[in-house]
Amino acid sequence: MSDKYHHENLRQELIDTGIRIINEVGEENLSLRGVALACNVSHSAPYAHFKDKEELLDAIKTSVTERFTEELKTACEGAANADEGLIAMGNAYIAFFHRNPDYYAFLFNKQKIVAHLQPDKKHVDDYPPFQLFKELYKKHLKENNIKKSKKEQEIDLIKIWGIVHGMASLACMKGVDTSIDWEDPSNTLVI
Amino acid sequence: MSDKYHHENLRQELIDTGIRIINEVGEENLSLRGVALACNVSHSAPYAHFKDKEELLDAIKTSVTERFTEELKTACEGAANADEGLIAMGNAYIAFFHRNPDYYAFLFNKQKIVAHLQPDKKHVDDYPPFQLFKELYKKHLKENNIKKSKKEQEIDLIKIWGIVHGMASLACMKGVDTSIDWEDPSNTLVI
DNA sequence: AGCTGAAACTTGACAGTGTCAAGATTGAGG
DNA sequence: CCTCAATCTTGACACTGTCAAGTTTCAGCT
Repeated sequence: MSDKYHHENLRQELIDTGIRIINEVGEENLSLRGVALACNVSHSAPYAHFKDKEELLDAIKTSVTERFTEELKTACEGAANADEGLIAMGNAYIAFFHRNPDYYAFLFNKQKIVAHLQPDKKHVDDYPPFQLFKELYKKHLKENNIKKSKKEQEIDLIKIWGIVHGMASLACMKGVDTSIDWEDPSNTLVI
Repeated sequence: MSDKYHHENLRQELIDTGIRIINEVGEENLSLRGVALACNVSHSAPYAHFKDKEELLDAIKTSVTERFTEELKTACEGAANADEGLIAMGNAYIAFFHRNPDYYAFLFNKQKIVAHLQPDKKHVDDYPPFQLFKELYKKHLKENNIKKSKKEQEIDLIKIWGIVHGMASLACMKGVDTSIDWEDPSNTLVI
C-alpha cells in the first residue's frame, strides 16, 4: 500500500507483459488498458512512460528486435568462415520467424522496422540485424579477395537480405501450406 | 427516399469506398462506421453483407489481389520466353508494392494471403499470383528441357517467390532508406 | 525540519469503436 | 393480398485510446 504510487520499474514491466500478452492473444487483441490491468495499475498509468499506445508498441518492438539480433549473432558465431556464417545467419533469420510467426507481422507491420529511431527517414544501416549481415558480407569480400564498388555492395546486400527476409515471410504464413519443411535448412538457403 | 432501404449494390460500394479510404488514411484508420457513413448508410448496414469487420477487409483484400494479379499478367505477356517472363513478372511484383506501399502491410498482414478462401489450411497453389509464377516456371522447365522432381520444383518455386516477395517487402519500407533505386529493374532481379 | 516542485500514479470523463437486438421498409412469390 | 426473407435503421452495450484534474511520493533546497 505504501508504494501504491511507486511501482519500482513500471516501464519495463509494461513492455514485458505487453510481449507476453501479444504472445498469448496477438497484437490486434492487445489494449493499453489490458496491459495496465495486468500490471495491477490504473488504466492511464502507462501515460507516465509512453505518450501513446504506439510508443509502447515501439518499445516492445525494440525489445523483441534485441532478442532477435542476439539469436542471429549466436547463430553465426561457430561458423568457420564468412560464407558459412552468412548461411547460418540466414537460416537463423528464417527459423526465428518460423518459430514465432506472430512476430513477423508485428515487427514489420507498417514497415516501421527501426522503431526506436524517431525521425522520418532512417537508413537500413540503423537496423541491427542488417548491420550483422553487412559485417559478415564485408568479411566475405575480404576473405575471398573480392573487389566491388560501393553501389554493387549495396545492391548485393539488399539482395541477400531480400532473399532471407522473403523466405522468412513465407515461412511464417499462417494457414497457408507451402509444401516446404522450413525446419530443414537444406530446403531454404544454400544458394 | 423510396429506396432508403435499397441501396442497389451496397456490398460492392462498401468494398470500393473501403479501398478508397484505405488509400487515403491507411488501414489502421478505417472504421466500419466510417465506411458506412461514406456510403450514406447507417452504421450497422454493413452487417447485412459482412458478418464482421474482418470479413469486409477480406473482401477488400480479394479485390486488391485481383487487380494485383492483373498487373502481373500483363507484365509478362510481351515476354519472348518464359525466362524473360519470370523476370518481368518479378519486377512487376516489386513495382506494384513500391507504387502502393500501404498494400503490402494490408495484404500480408497476419499473413492471411488467401482471404477469400475460408477454411483453415489452404495451399499456396490457391494464391493467384503464385499460380502465375508456377505456370511460368513450368513453361521455363519445358522450354529449357529441364527435368526436376516434384519436391525440387516446389523448393525452386518457393525460392523464386521468396526472393521477389522479400524484395517487394524491402522496396516498400516506409521511412527507411535502402540506398536502392527500386524503379531501376537492373538493380533488383536479374538473377 | 519543513517547503517545494517534479514525477508517478489514480480517478473520472469523453468521443469513437465493433457488435448486437429489435424494429421498419421493401419487393418477390404464393 | 398475404407472407416472408432480405435489407436497412435505430438504439443500446461494453470496450477502447486519450486527456484533464487530483493525489501521493520523494528528492533537494532552505
